[in-house]
Amino acid sequence: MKIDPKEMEDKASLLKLLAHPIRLCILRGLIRDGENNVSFMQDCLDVPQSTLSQHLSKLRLAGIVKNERRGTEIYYSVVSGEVKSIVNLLFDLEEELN
Amino acid sequence: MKIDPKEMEDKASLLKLLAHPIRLCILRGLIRDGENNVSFMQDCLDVPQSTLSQHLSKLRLAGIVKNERRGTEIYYSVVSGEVKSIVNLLFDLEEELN
DNA sequence: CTATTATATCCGTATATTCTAATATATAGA
DNA sequence: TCTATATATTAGAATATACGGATATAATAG
Repeated sequence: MKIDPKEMEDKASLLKLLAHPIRLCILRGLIRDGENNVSFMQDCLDVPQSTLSQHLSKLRLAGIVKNERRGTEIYYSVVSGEVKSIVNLLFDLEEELN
Repeated sequence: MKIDPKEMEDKASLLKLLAHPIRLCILRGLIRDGENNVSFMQDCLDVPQSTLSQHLSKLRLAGIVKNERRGTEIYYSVVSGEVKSIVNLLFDLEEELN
């Protein structure tokens, strides 16, 4: 019930990470598909490789996604349940899954 | 189901407005209390008047909150159902209301 | 070992955001 | 009208964020 300044900071930081069109698109795709590799996202998003990689890096450092190398490619997936909930809510994914 | 760039931009902009500790705190208080006036929020948040006012202005311009003058004071409340959902989800307000 | 493909990191610049102090506006009361 | 209180707006400086090009690393094929 109480307002904990640190909790506010944390929640705001989390939202800040989601609050970018490219990152939001990455996350939405990962949640829908379960996982994706970087090349696929690159084709899908049409942004420079460096830009995409930097956004993935932010999400990874924050613990929102994890990655796993398979041979030459690296696959990303979302680990944060909280983030999944927020993104699903934002895009009404539950409804569309019917 | 499709990825609409404009929708991504819009959703990211919405999240960006929530992604600040002061604004998040404002919104959480408004959702919990129904409405609050600026002086109350100021005492509650302990930030300079100008800073608070600028954050309120952002939320107002985005249509997330509305305000209503009563005499010398101005009361704010949240009008966006989407924002209510996100903030509730973030802070698990449903559970705490038991 | 070399070449190729996939991905990450570094660096400088451009842009956006936030803050503070100062000033402006609106209302109510004496 | 003058004053006090509540709130909003403006302007500039400080800070944070995003971007793209160049370069680095990792893995695989030949």
